[in-house]
Amino acid sequence: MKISTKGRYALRLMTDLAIHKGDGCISIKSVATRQNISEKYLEQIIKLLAKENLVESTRGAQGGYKLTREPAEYTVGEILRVTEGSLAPVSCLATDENTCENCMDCVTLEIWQCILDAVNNVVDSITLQYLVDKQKEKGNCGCC
Amino acid sequence: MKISTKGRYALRLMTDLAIHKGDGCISIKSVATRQNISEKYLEQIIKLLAKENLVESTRGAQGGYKLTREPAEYTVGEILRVTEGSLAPVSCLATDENTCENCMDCVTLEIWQCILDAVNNVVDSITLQYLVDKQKEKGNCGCC
DNA sequence: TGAATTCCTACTAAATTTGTATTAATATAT
DNA sequence: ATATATTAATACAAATTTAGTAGGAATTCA
Repeated sequence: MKISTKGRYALRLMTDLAIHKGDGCISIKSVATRQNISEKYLEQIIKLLAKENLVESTRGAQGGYKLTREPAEYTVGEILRVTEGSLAPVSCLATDENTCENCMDCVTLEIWQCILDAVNNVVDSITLQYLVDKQKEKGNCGCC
Repeated sequence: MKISTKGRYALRLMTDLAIHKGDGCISIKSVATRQNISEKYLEQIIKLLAKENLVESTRGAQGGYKLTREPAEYTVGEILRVTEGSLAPVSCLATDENTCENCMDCVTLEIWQCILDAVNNVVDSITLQYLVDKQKEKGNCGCC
């Protein structure tokens, strides 16, 4: 039941972009340096976010990335889902074509559905802006 | 954020033991056959449950396992935690010595804590007896 | 043109998951 | 006693996922 580095790094990445959003385009290299995360790995992660239009990119010198919306308009949930995939505890529930047919009558499926709902409920109620605000007063240990 | 086969099999295993609890000792072999799960793998899983006294074992011919309590006295949560380990989404929160010191001031830690609380809240509110009741009317697809 | 940057593809090392295999120990039934 | 059924313990291994690395092509700016 773990969130992988992909999702955790994505949160730090997005928070970093939000904090520096006045500075024009922000290069992955600068984020990697500030956050002490592998540049090449961050490239792969931000590609996922760019594909879903959570960030926009500008190529070439002085290029980089920036948010496409205000920090208050992102939820932690959507950032995690884009990078981690569905937060469902079983793959049956992971697709959008709700519920695999075999499982429709499955006892445990309802447990997994309740877990998924509970998790989504938590992460969808927290905005990126909240992370920014907390980040400014607290910081991030980098380990979680 | 997946529950592995270990936890899912453990739930089916415990439900199977509960359903057959009138029949004395139940061998892993018979559970493996009914549930169509590898016998040797189930052995490893039930060892975890035995170590924590969720089941008791009898060796030798006619031996096997049985529940140490009534099905209503187990929660899905404890079965999952014994087999999966902590349901925490990050390892910082997985140990009992609450919260690694580095993370005490960490922004994201509170998100992970909220997820953990939400998940535990769901799984601790469902008993094994509930699974047994539902199983009898519905069944289990085996895929989740 | 040269430097900085994203974009794309492929590769790889480590960890975890999901089992198998083997053998020993123990208990029961005949 | 012996054969059989079972758990117990340990080691091994294949498959999958995670967490990166590496290299270069395409693009843009100065």
